[in-house]
Amino acid sequence: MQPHESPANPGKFGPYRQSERKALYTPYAEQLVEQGHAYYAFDTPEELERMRQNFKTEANPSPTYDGTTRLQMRNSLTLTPQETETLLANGTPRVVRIKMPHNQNIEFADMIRGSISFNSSMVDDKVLLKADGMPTYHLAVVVDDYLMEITHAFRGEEWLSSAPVHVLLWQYLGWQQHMPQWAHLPLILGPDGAKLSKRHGNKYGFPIFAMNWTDPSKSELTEGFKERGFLPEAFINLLALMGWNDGTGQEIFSKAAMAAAFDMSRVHSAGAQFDYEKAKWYNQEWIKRLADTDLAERLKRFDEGRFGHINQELLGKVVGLVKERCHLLTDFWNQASFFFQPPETFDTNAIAPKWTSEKTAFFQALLKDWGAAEQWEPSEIEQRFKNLANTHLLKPGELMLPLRIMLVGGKFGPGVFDVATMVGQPETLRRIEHVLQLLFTANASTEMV
RNA sequence: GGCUCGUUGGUCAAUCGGUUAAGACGCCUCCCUUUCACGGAGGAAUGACGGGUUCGACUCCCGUACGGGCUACCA
Repeated sequence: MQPHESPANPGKFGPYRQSERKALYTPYAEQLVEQGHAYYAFDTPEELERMRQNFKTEANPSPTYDGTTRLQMRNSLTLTPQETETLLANGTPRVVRIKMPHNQNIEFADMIRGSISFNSSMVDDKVLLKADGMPTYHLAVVVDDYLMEITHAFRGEEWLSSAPVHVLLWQYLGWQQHMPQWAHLPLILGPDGAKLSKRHGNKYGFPIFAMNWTDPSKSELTEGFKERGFLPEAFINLLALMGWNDGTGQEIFSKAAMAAAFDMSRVHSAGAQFDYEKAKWYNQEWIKRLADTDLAERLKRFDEGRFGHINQELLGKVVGLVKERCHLLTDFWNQASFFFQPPETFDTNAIAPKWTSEKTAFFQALLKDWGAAEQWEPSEIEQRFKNLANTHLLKPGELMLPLRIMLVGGKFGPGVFDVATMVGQPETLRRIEHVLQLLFTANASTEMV
């Protein structure tokens, strides 16, 4: 997506980094305190932990800092104004918490879910401003959205339960008429039905993040979709189709087509499980759709070491030959390396059991016949191959697989004569000769035993 | 536990009260292909449960069950 404004493309709503906006938030937090909608809390982490332990019961396993407990804590509500002043003046660590009203119905509209309501007594006194002076998400999202004139706030469903805090803040700050429209998007779920997380990626072996990500605390690398070989087009496409569709059954959308077809009213409210198989299918569809030259360029960028030095035109042709059997960009090397270098291994087991001396004779003759060919193109060499098979009283069919193994190394890849043409006459002959030798030595050793 | 959101095949999903309940992924069979794929033709597989409302419910309402999210000085 192209943001209207960003640190890289500044406009009138900057700065954009929360650290650079730090000073902005404090006045609003103080304003809320003055209005009685928030208060200073001086509780230490230990005191908070003690509170959670003390109030913990079977019926209420996780007590919160709220209307039922705030009067028993150390804050500007329980302290005298003088005590509060002193603590503040001394620079005692403190946070600003919102004072959730008692038994008030907080209702708001969600573009996807319709009307949603919460009872304020059920919501805790969230921290607005942390001890280090930085705002929490709850304060920041409201202040930023107001200052940046945001009209629509789309976020994941996991934010739904803190939405009442945000709605109240819009009211308390007096900006109610500027509040954005809310849309809580369905969650992307893992194969087990729980909110998709890094855990799922490790467990099932698929990427979770768009790009490589290194956990700064553990310096542990998590491979991204990009590095795994997904195209941006496919990634955006598959993501958008989780929880939305245009109703026609169309599944492949370019970004522009998606923007034109998108309609909030068609967004689901239920979470969608991520299916890696389907994700790969989307990528394959996009690979098939992209122009060969475009794909060739992307491949060069994707795997500089392997494709970087290959002639652009040659790579384009090869890509056209193999792309429909590739799901990921990483598949291309496996599917096409034999065009650029001799196979490292040859699946001789696929042909050795049925090998005969007649076949040896045929391929030796083929070496001469193809060696003499002046036209090196698919139809020409195929005709020569078949004619030669006939004179050797062999069926072309039993010779095709051996030839394939000789040229590509295994039972896969485009038509053999296309491969031979692309690889070139000298290299083709070299590979035939090489595998003939392999077979010969294998047979010889067998006979020795 | 509380609050809250959700529930059509294994997965993504169409249906906006009346259909033989689409389509896609995956799986299986066959065709094409002298490999693998692509492509084509078929197949198996779905409305959580119980009540209402209605001439008629997958569709509207209620309850139950099940699942998710949140329950931090993280987002």
